[in-house]
Amino acid sequence: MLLKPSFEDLKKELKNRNINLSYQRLSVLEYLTQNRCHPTVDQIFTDIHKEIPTLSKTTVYNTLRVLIEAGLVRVITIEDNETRYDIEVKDHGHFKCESCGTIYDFCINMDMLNSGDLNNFKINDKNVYFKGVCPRCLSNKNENK
Amino acid sequence: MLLKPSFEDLKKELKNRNINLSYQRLSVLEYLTQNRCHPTVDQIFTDIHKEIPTLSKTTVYNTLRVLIEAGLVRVITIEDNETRYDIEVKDHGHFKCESCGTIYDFCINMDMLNSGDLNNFKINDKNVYFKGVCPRCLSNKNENK
DNA sequence: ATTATAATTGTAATGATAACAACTTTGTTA
DNA sequence: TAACAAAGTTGTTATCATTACAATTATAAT
Repeated sequence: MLLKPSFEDLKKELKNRNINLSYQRLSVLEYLTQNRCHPTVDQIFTDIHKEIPTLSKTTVYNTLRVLIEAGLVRVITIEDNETRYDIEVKDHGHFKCESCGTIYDFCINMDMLNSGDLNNFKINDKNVYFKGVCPRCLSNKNENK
Repeated sequence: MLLKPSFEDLKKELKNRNINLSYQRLSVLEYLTQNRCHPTVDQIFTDIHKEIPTLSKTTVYNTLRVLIEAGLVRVITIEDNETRYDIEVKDHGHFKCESCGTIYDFCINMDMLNSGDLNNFKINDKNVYFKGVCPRCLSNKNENK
């Protein structure tokens, strides 16, 4: 998988896997490549719905499931009540600002995490989630003092 | 916070913070110290309910919120549809077996994760979640071949 | 072109969590 | 110890995200 796969890369990838490139699926896929802000289902649905008024939320859920199974999309569950989705990219961590809610990506070497405890485990997926306050919110707080 | 806080440690900690030690709260707290298997609300409620038939699920939710705010309990959201709770212990990662569902703790040095990308961020909380197959399930699979 | 398969849609069901008001317990003051 | 206030508990109801399902529509294959 490429570091920042383009829409065209992803279309090819789906074709290779014999996944139908329906209008709705392409639309969700394109949305995710252009909005790498870890959107929720609701954000995805609401935005695309403006372009495709007939779009159903169920289709968004179905499409995301297909894309996840194909390994093109990754689920982010930092908070239990807000599932987010991301075009799959190389290993990186997620930082959620508890003040403004923004989710930031950050570089991380996942290999550093290999613990002896997991010697005999088959690891399929690694997630690193941090929480705290982002620089912008930190400086806003200082201004308000 | 201690590595493996005992029930008594935790009681003291609550007293220090002026949190009422009601029968129900102590019961939830004791349950968590004795069941360090990352239980869900439902597991906690069902088990304690056997001892305290009048216990309400709302109380379990309320109690968990209080304990989380006090920093004694940590939320684990590996999967978006199953929130789990854990007595707060020193930095460690969580591995969920996709085959049997068991969640394993593993040692990890969270400091290793410090990325230059987060230099100006205030980090309050670090979570590491892995998924895969545990040794037991791996060997079962081989036997069935 | 026809048929079979797959995808989409809208509605209804499910299930976890939160809101709420009534009731009970606890702690405090006299 | 009695009376009061504050806090905690309870059960019900509401909410919201997600899934199940059946009908319809689109796509692919022969």
